[in-house]
Amino acid sequence: MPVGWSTLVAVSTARAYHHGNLRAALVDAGVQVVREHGAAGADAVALRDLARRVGVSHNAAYRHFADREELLGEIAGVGMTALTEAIAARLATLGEPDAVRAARLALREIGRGYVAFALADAGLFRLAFAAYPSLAGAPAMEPELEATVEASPFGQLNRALDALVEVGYLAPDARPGAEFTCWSLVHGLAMLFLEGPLQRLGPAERESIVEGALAAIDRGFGGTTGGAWPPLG
Amino acid sequence: MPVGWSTLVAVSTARAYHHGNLRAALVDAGVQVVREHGAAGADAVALRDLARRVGVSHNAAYRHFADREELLGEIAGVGMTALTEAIAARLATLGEPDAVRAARLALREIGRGYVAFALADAGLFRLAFAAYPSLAGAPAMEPELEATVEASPFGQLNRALDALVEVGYLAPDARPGAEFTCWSLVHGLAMLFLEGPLQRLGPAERESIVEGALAAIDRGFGGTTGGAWPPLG
DNA sequence: CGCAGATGTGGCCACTGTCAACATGCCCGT
DNA sequence: ACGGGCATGTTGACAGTGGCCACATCTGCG
Repeated sequence: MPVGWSTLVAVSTARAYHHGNLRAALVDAGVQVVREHGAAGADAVALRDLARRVGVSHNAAYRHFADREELLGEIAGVGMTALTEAIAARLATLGEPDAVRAARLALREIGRGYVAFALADAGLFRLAFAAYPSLAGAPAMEPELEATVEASPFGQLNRALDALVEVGYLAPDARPGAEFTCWSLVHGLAMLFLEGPLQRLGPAERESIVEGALAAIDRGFGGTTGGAWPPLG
Repeated sequence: MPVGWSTLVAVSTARAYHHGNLRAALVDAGVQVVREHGAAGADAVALRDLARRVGVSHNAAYRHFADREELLGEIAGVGMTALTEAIAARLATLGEPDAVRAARLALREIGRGYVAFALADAGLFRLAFAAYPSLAGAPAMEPELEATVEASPFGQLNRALDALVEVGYLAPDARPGAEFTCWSLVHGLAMLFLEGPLQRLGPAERESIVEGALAAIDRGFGGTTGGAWPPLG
């Protein structure tokens, strides 16, 4: 390499990677690649390609990641937090005074946000779940894992369901297990839209299906306390 | 290659593939590979490996499949019919005299069969849906596609829901869209068990979750006609 | 100032999908 | 009956990949 090469890189990418940002740069590039290739974007991320994009020779990545899967896991983490934040952003804009309606709207909004993110960021969404297996390697890291779950769509969902009970909309004895039912429903919707036979549906049809499913949840999925409440509209 | 080589192959593998069974043999081998590697088995199927197993040189497959994806699509088809048959087999053993209970049990059994197959045959199940995109190439083959849908888990589900309406258990105005809600629910369960954060659950916990979700469906998912019916037990 | 450890490089291997050119054997029309 | 045509299978090559190895280089610390 001629003189000035590393300087050029340093200038164009803010400090030479020798300073420690190679790992982050690779993950960033990976996220970008996954996003470029819509669904099934995970298969499109190649270690060597990422290294090329970052301006580093192949093999350099092996100083920061054990193997390709570890890098994918990191990207998946980015995707998961992105999903969480997308849902949180939606929840933040709700602002409903009535407590019962607020809790019901929150649950619905989580579902909407979940599916919307899956459709908008298909690659990241699928990777976020496909790469979770790698996280299943460590058996006994209870505390940290607990925190991870708390700050995840699953945590948001659990809090919303608890709120529904507190507010008196959801019967306490219908609460256990409701999180899995709700989660499965929206996750199934997302997956069927992304890779199932439902992927050719138009936006309007998709929205209709999503709203129908979310209405079913609100209507008495886990068993509401009664029929005293009108539909959300 | 010395003389006798092709003869040997012909003898050892039951008639030379020149006779037209190469395509089927490749698909069979592919199914086996997918089954060997539990989940994510689709990534494990390599054209060259399959050719090797079948005892044929690489590239021979290109006389029967345009590319790897087409072969995967064929394997996916096998998986989809296997799923359909697994569900049908469960439905056949039901034999409930009461019409209402029969319809409700059928719906529940479809859900059970769906999830059970996904867990038992993870590779085939995931491939069956992951490779559906390839099927999305032809836009206007309406009649044949209709038949395909009819003879699929989706068709079975639709018939079960129609039966629930006929029998008076499900309100007719709650019928539209119910198929998507039900399907999403079981599909979501399957996917979360297979590749989501729920994959480390034990069989007992899984079954509990599945039964809870299916009970929620029976209890009034799409809106039953009333609370006159006791739980299935 | 100099050395050790972190970081990045180049070469190599096995493997894959895919294309192009070549060989082989079966079937059908004359 | 036979010979050519065509489907089928083979060989070889190319570009790409993940993953190891031994080597170079830079950095920070004693």
